[in-house]
Parts: sequence; C-alpha cells; structure tokens
Amino acid sequence: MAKLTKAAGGRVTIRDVAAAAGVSVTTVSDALNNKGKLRQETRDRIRQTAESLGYRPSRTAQAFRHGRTGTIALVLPHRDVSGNEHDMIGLDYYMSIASGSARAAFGEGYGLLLTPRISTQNEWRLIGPDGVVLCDPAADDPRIDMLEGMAIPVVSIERDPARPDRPYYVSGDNEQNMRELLEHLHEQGARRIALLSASSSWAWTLEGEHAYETWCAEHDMRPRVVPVAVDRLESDSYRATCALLDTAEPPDALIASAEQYTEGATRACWERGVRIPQDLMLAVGIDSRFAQQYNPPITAIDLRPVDQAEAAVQMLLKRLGGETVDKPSTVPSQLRVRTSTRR
Amino acid sequence: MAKLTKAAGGRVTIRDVAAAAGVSVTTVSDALNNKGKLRQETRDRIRQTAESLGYRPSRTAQAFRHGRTGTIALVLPHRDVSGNEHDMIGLDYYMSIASGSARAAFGEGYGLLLTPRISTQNEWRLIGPDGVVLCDPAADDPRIDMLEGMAIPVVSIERDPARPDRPYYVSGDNEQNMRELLEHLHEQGARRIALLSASSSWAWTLEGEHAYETWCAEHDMRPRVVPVAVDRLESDSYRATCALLDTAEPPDALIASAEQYTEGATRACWERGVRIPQDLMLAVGIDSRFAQQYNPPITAIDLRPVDQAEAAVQMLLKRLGGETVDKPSTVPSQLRVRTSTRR
DNA sequence: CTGAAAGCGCTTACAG
DNA sequence: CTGAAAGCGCTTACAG
Repeated sequence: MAKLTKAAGGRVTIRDVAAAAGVSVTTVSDALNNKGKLRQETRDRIRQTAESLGYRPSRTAQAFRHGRTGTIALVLPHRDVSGNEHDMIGLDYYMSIASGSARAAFGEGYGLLLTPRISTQNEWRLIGPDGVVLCDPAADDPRIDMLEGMAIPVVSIERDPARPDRPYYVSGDNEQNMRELLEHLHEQGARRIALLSASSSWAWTLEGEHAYETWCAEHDMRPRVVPVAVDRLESDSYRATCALLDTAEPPDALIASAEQYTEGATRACWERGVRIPQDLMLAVGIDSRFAQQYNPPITAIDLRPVDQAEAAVQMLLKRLGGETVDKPSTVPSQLRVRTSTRR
Repeated sequence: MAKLTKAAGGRVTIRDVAAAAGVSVTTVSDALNNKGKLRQETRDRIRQTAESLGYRPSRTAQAFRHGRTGTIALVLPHRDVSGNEHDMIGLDYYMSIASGSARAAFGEGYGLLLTPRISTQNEWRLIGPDGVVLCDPAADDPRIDMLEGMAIPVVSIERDPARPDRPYYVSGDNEQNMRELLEHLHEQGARRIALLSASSSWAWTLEGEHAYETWCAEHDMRPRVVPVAVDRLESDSYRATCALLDTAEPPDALIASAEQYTEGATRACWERGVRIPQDLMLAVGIDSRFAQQYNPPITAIDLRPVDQAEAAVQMLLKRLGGETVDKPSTVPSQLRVRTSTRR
C-alpha cells in the first residue's frame, strides 16, 4: 500500500508522509495535530513515519492557511537624538525585554520581530505580525487603536495611563516600589529625598511621582520633584542633579527614576566631591549593569524585565488563541539594596 | 464587465481587484509586480483600482508561494553570566546593529527576527528565516555550516577568521583602525601603550592584536597585551587594568579593545587617582554612550554599526536574490578623538 | 497583449 | 474511524 514516492524539490511534505504511512493527508494532519478521532496506535505509527522521513510542517504553509504569520512584533520607545531616530534598546531594561520576549515567543513557536519606528497601517501590514508587545505606551497611545483596529491584538508593558479599563498589560507595582524605596531611604536616615522624574506621560512615571508625593505628605516632608527629559542622553539628568546639589539645602537622598539618569547623577556627584552614600544616598528606579557596577554599587529597583516580557507574550498568545483576558498581570519587582544607600 | 463582487472575509484579494478592473488575476499580478508585457496604461489603471479598493497583497500568501518567509534572523553573541544565558544586545554596539538591521530589513520588505540562543536544525526550521545576519562568528563557526547546509544564506558582521575565502561578511578595517589609534597616541606622546584584548577567536580581536604587535615591532616598543574574558561583566577588565597600573613601569596609554572594558578600566583609574589623560591616556576599541559621556570623554573607534548592519542586510538580500557576491564589504570606521587622549 | 488553470503545503468541513 | 476535495491568496508556466 505504501507508495514510496519521494518529494521532488527535496522538501518532505505531508503528502510524502501520507504515502509512506499508507493513509490520507487528512489522517496525517489529524495525527500530528491531535485532531480528529484516530486510534492512538494510528497516531503513533504516523508520527513515527513522519519522524523517520524528517518531516517538518511548513511554517509558511501553516501561516498561510491560518491567516497568521507566526510572529510577534516588539515596539520599544524611541527617542530623537539630534534629529536621528534611535530606539531605546540600548537601555539594559529594554534589552532584557527584547531578549526575554524573543525567548518566550520562540518557546511558543513564534518569532519575535524587532520593529523600526513605523506609523502607518500600510507599514504595519508589511510587517504583518499576529500581535504586538508595546513598551511604555503614552497616554491614549494612538498605536493601540490603530493596531487593535487592524485586528492585531496589543499587550503593553506598563499600562496606557489614559485607559484605566484596558486589562491588556503587564506591569510592576510602581507605587508600591516607590514607597518601599522611600521607606528604605527613610530608615537609613534620609530626610530630604529628591526625585528626578521623567517628564513623560508614561504610567510608571506618573505612578512613581504620585506615590512619592503621597508618601511625602504622609511623612510631612517637602516633595522635591525635578522633571527631566527622557529622550536625551545623560546631560539633562546631570544638570538637574547639579541644580539640586547646589541649592542652599541640598537633598540627602536622591532617586533617579529612569535608568538613563544614573550616569548623569553620578557624574554630578563625582565632580562636586559629593560622596555616596555618606553625603548623598543615591537610588535608581530601574536596575542596570551601570548601577550594579558603579563604585559604590547603586541601589535600584529590579523590574524583572525578563519576567515581564514572558508575561506579556503569554497574555498576547492567550488573546491570539481567543481566550479572554480580563485583568492585567503584575510582575513583582525586587528592590536591590546596595551600598549607595547604606549608612 | 466589472463584476462588483466584494470579498466575504473582509480582506480585499487579488480576485476582487481583477473583478473590479475587469481583467484576470494574472494581469493584476503582472501589473502590480512589473512583470509580463502589459500596456503602461493597463498597468496604471489596475494600480488605480487596487489602490482604490485598498488592496494589499497578502504577505503570507506571497511567502508561501515563494517558499520564503520574508524574515531575516539576527544572531548576536551570547555570554554566560552565572549560568544564565544573556545575549549581548545590551552593548551599544550590538544595539545599533540590531536597530540598524531592523530598519534596513524593513526598508526592503523584510522583518527582522531577534533570535534567542538556538542550536539545532529543528529550532532553526521553526524560526524559518530566509537568511541570517550573524555577528562576530568564532573561528570555524559551526552555525555557518549548519545554516548554509539548510540553504539559509548567512552574512556575518566580521569575518570567520578560519574561513579566509568566504566573502560573505561585512567588517571594519580592524588593522587600519588599530594602527591609526596607535599613531594618534604616539603623536600625543604615549610611549608605553598597553592593550586589553578580548580572549576570543573573533576576527576583530585577532586583527587588532596583530596590528598592535606589528606596530610595536616597527616602533621598537615592547608590546603589552593583557587578555581579558569577553563573557563576564566589568570585573575582569577592572582587575586587568589594576594589574597593569600596579606594575613597576605602568603604561602611559591604554587601549581597551572591547566596549564592555571601558567601565572596568575607568574604575581602576579612578580608584587609584590615575588622571585621564594626564597620567594615562585611555582609548576604547568600540564606541559607546559610556565613552562619549564619561568625564573626560573617551577616545574611541566608531565602527559605524548602523552602516555595517545595512551593508550586511544588503549583501544578504543580494544572495537571496541569486546575485553572486564575490567580495566582502568594508565599512570604514571613524576614530573619534576625545579628551581622554589629548595632552 | 491577456486569461484559464495549476499548484505552493497545509487544514477542515464533509461524505462515507 | 478515514479519505477525497475544496480552498487559503498568490505567482507562473502555458495557451491563445
């Protein structure tokens, strides 16, 4: 019964397997995908045959058939540096998000596409992802509407601050993190804690600021929030830190919220001979190699980006599979206390 | 003649365009792809119709038809940090390679896949890229054979040092860069120039070392090469620099070849009160934000990673298109002289 | 110069 | 329990 036909073009197709196993392609497909009502024995035999022929289902054929591409696109924030567009993958946080997403996606049989800055529907159709992981959406981020309107589900890392009811996001508990950090600094004796905060509409920024202000009010402390641009390099955080240090009553502790502020803040201290932690305790809102390796090592909040990425991919796949997702996923962060805040 | 049938599933297909334009699907396909021998007028009219219907060819259908996926995979070096696999995208250099590749690929209608560490043919078949951009292959890198054996063309950024005849790579002119840097340091008065070199079989490392040794011989200078691991964080470069600085006759200039050595080298200097550039001129083999932003800013070689990525993607597409590529592509690097080496 | 038809490799109603 | 057939949206010989 088994016709021993070999595929011409080198590729082993489902037809070859069917021929070799002496069954129809339907049966092979069912056997391999656990569909239909075949005897376990038949399934096993067909799997054997497929295996021995080295059969691999064509991903493109499957994608075509299902109207899916088998890819997930990752969208990172961008910044303008002197007219040039850069994405921010250079930050340790986003790099962990990227490689974590790639790994998680691959584990589920998806490829992770890195997207350049694109904006139009046509461009998105060219990319053609089945779903999108969007990092740090702005308030009322138009990309969410555009993509969902194209039937491309979006899961964001951090929520869109202007869409309180949208459950499709993964985030850390930003308010809790800020409070925990403030408590720690307070315990260590800090009484004038300043905050370098990103001037953006990103959720973690807003939430962090809010927690900071609430906490200050509760502890009868004057809040000192200095807004710093997120889209430049370190010079802004450097200048902001200088300004703080040069006031009549400089802070005794400083929280630099964004990863990219770490360098500017440390430089300002270094130039002034401000010792860390003796003269100023320094903590960062997002952990990085720089924070770990600085001398002294800098206390930071580890947002667990790899876990966030994994959670985001999982949520996206749920949505792709038609399952309902009714609540966001929170990835617990971890405060890494280091020398920079220990007195 | 024009049947006004609309697609059922919402998608506008080539059939709809054909119907609306009153021609066959063949004609539509030819018109849109500049094939066949249609009157320009016909072409234009069909394009109009397609446009007005909002027709977008299905990427998956095209991919399926052509046996291509429309994706290029990017493979970055990996490192082990305490048993955890990380890719090295966190380095500014690789981050620029990644975003440059994504942009270049997209510009050509391809998606860029970020690949987690994968090793088997099966895993590669799952990813299913049409081609691969491989960064910093090791000597006789087995991934090249595996992929080319699967008919997946590979273009590397930097060459495989053990395959002198393989033309499929893009690189900077590493020997030239090293010589130029040495000349510069020499001009500035350096007479004892040490080199922190990556202990790897990567081409740029070997070439840099070779140029360094040749140059030293030519200038009657004792070479001082200190091998440093590439797969750790900054501690090794820190220790290596310490050892150099603590010798009886410490160097008056130091070249830290890898991007990730910058931090360790500067820390060692800082701790010892070694002033840059007064006591030690410091230069880095690969430019980074850190080098640009350090105080003082650090002289570095800008390998132009975005251009390298673009060249690699172009070369890969040439190969995919069946064109022959008979020689490697050299992207000229740029020495960025900064305060750290100016006396 | 243009069209009808085959086929890429799958999956999925549907018929038996 | 299994198979024959249609069809996903394209492209491409091939026929006229």
